Amino acid sequence: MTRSGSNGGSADHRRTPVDAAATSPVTMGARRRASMREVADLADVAISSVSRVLSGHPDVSAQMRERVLSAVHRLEYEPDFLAQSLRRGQTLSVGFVLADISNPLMADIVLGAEAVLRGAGYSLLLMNSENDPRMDAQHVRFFQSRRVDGMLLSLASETDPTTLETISLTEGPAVVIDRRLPEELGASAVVNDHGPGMEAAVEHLIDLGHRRIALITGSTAQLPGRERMDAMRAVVARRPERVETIYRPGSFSTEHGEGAAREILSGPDRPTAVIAGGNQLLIGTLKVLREQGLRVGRDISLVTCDEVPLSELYEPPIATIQRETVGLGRVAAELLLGRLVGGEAPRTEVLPTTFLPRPSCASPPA
Amino acid sequence: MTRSGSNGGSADHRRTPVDAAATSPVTMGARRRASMREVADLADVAISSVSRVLSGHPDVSAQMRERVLSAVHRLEYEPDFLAQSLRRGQTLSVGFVLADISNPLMADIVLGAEAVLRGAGYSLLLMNSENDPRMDAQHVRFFQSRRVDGMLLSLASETDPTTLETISLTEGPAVVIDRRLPEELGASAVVNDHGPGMEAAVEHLIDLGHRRIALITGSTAQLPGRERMDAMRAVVARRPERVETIYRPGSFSTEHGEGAAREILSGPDRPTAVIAGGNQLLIGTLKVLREQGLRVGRDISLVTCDEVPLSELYEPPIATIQRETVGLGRVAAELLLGRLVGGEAPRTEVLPTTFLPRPSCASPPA
DNA sequence: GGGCTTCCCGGTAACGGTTCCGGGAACCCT
DNA sequence: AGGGTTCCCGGAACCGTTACCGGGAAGCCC
Repeated sequence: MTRSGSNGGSADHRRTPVDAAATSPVTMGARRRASMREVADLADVAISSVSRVLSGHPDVSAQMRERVLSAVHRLEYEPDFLAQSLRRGQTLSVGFVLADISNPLMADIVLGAEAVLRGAGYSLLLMNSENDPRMDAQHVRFFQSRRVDGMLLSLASETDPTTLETISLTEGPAVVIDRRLPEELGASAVVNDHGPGMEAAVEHLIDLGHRRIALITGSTAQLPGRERMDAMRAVVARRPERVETIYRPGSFSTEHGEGAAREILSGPDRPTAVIAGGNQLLIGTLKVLREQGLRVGRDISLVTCDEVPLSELYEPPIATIQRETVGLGRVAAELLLGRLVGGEAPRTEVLPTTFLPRPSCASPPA
Repeated sequence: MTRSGSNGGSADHRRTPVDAAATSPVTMGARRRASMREVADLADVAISSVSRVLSGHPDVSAQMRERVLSAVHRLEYEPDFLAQSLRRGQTLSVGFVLADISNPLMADIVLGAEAVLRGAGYSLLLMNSENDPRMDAQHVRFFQSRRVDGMLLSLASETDPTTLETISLTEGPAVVIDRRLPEELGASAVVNDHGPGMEAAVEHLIDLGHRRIALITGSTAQLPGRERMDAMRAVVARRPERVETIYRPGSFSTEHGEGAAREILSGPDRPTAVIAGGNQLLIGTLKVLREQGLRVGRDISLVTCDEVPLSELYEPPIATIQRETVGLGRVAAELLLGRLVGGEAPRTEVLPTTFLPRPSCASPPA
């Protein structure tokens, strides 16, 4: 049998499928993609046979394989991802919703996640929600319509009802990063245990003699903000010393860091130690400290969360509550892959935090 | 006429299309997506009419529109992006190849680009090439097979032949970021004019009395590295003063920054001023400066490229050759959109750099 | 030599849309 | 009344794959 290519009457004529694999010398590189149909015609076999060869189906003779592969090679055929996705019902892509990629913490997470996903043949769709819960929900819905196989979520809010409902309507698996969602949503999670790091930091400050400590942190609609406040409260409650505390939750931004720091530090009896609950908050805090001429590690002690170049290289180096940020992304991706290809059930993975003392913490001035 | 749904014999039976829009109480949210076919059946019209209504085709009566939209609403129908993409031949997605998202410069660029693309309905696929030209090419090919509509490229090497060939074989438009490619490739570009910023910095240092200046910079296979070295050479050549220069091109990494700085600064006659050509290089340089006990702005003058929190908040603040990083990404995205939807021709957009003097630069010690 | 496997292969119906074509009905004009 | 538009709609091809089904040919066994 010899199939003679193209069937006759087409109601739908767009580009004409002439000279398949010929690179026109003018528009270099604009070579039309070959389709499976063309491979089949060239090899003079059925299109289904081509598919079978390419997908490693057992019902293929050695001769058939050789014939098809040679045609594939000659046409430089590459399967169309789109058609495959449509047919197979999976896109091999995952969506990542995050507040702001320019935050180095997030960037590290993305770095880790992307590498793992890439290794498994998945690619990463990225959308910034600019810390707006409505955008969270919007992006989730958008990814859903894009038919991503799964999602990685670093949500602006853990409690926004629209976001939660949107997630519950989601088809594929979702993994939230450093957030906790209601069990019923069936999302996996990778979280840090923020308690130990924060507790060690507060203990350290109290041991140094601090009795008035301020915590500037992000939104309590997110796990880290809540756990950090709780941990500080717990330490203060169990220590025999009488320690005054100032809590300034708000948003995870330099603006809030600056505003809160200014408010805290301009009062009459200011704290002798400040904990900035994030790298953006640290920036705002440092601006105010400089502006007020307060010397870190002498006039005031300072602790920050999440290591960045600034914290290590600042003079003096800034004590930091650390966690493995790249690992966070990596684990998130692994959790997702586990559900995607391993058929695992949703689960929560907990990663540690530790406190790294540095010269920014000293005994309070007398 | 009344089409009675599903046609009889199917050779291909997967999930059975029963109870379209019914949320099962147990598996909440696992509602099957409705297809256009189902909408058409419910509205008792042809599938093509549904398509026409949804795509705003003029050949639609008011009554038809109302009927279809009501069915769409009842089934909560959403068109399948995949099927649309396959049929229309566009995916509304663009691929972004970059060295390393954890570099704040890159993160800012991505931030700017993503926002613009999102506004135009496009989404962003992201891949890190880890500064490996082979990965550049690999990712470009991968995106190509993913059928992205266009690409944003921040390449590890401007000269790698495999990469160039791969790009030349690319179908859609490409925009390179802060790189220059051979004209024939037909890529658009957004670049910084690194000359003015660097020239101003070097002039400033010479004016302050420096006669021995080192430049630690990234790969000369990338535009910024080349232009920065050229600019410094040009200034030194045209100034009457006799200025010695030390050039240490390498890679855009903390390791190179550290290695080069150590090498430069441990010699007998070390330079009195160092220019670090990037934020990663700055980090490496600062480590060495601290390690050798050299005080910035007193024992040695320091200039860096690209503003980061560290440069502004360091004590003393570090003079910086600045550029608008978020804008870089934004312009890149606009250039791409111009070609994607506006049908514009490839072109190159040039953005400025400026020098911001700060106390890290002072007269050399006597 | 007939019946039963086994091995392969071609045909074809999907996946879920878009768009071209043709044609019926209503309207207009002379 | 007949011919030409205009307005809408249904039918069908097609985008590029996948996977099921059926069947021909060859091999095996008794």
